[in-house]
Amino acid sequence: MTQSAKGRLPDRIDMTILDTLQKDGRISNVELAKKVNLSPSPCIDRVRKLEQDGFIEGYGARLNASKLGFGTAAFIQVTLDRTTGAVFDQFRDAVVKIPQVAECHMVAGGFDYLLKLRLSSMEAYRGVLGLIVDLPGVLQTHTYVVIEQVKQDAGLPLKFAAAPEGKTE
Amino acid sequence: MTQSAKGRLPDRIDMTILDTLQKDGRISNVELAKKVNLSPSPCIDRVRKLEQDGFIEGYGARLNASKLGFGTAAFIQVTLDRTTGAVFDQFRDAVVKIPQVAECHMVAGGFDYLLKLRLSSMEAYRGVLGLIVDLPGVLQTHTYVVIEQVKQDAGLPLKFAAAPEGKTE
DNA sequence: AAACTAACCTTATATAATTCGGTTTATAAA
DNA sequence: TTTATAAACCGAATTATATAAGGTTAGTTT
Repeated sequence: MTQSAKGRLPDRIDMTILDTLQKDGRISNVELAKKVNLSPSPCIDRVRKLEQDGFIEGYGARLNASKLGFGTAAFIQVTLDRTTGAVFDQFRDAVVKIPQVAECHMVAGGFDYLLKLRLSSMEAYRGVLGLIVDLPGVLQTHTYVVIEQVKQDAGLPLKFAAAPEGKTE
Repeated sequence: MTQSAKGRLPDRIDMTILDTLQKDGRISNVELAKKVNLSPSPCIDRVRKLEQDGFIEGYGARLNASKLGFGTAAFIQVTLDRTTGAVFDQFRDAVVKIPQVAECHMVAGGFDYLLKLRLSSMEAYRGVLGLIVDLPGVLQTHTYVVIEQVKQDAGLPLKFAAAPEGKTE
């Protein structure tokens, strides 16, 4: 078996579909089909296949954070005390449960985890920071408050995609 | 004028709609209406209003970055030389044009900008870093490569939303 | 209490999604 | 090169959904 078990790799048309849906997830199948020069039937077949093969994980509305009371964002660097390996698991299990933690990344190069928080205010920040400091294994933290969102949540630059396994066109 | 010019504030039903669409942006209006105990007509009226009032900015497919050749992520801290105020503008204008820069935040507390990159490989990282170092005003950078995505792109925790201006229920 | 407004429901119409059978095109084997 | 096979595609029919219009209720204001 030289290739992934289910389905073939996305071709150029699939890439256009993905890029289009990434930007407008509620485009009608009829419109999408026009855009990729297909009739509706094979177009929706491709979309379903992309969903089933896991290239599309879901669809979501992009909400305006500021207008909904989440105008404040902050990044928190977290360093753990590595007494045991289980510390990492405990920290991860606990941190993902905090709703205000929008992202959590384990990183290399200076500290252990980088968290992105979405908050309503600095008061809310103070509350959440209290939670994080008390999480298992946390040694120290450093916060960077976001002053201005210059660019956010840009989609995947599919034009620059490396072919996942073999020929993509 | 004590309140925002157009439209009223989202009530509890609107919040449920927003939270639902955030998680499933392609839910049919019929299903959505059932979920919030409305008939389809007032439900879609509310959705349209939320769109027009800017609470919903758009819809998009969530793509699997790894399967599409963007398995590598990295954060880059950027410090500028503040010779002039225009340096900030120049840097911002230039950095937003780099497709691999998924996010760019101006932050307080140690450095100036925090960038999030989505990349296909470390080779790609090397190329993009070269671009960033050469951007106008860049004094120094520090990179943190993401080892593991513990939590990513969690939606807004609307249950914890502060009422934007007044009564939200 | 009456008038007004806003939100809602029901029904009818238009549009889109989905399914199915058949055709073309590409791929592989003989 | 020819033939067999599979994949992708198209068009038409069906089903479901979105959209629009008219009327009703509930809440507010005067």
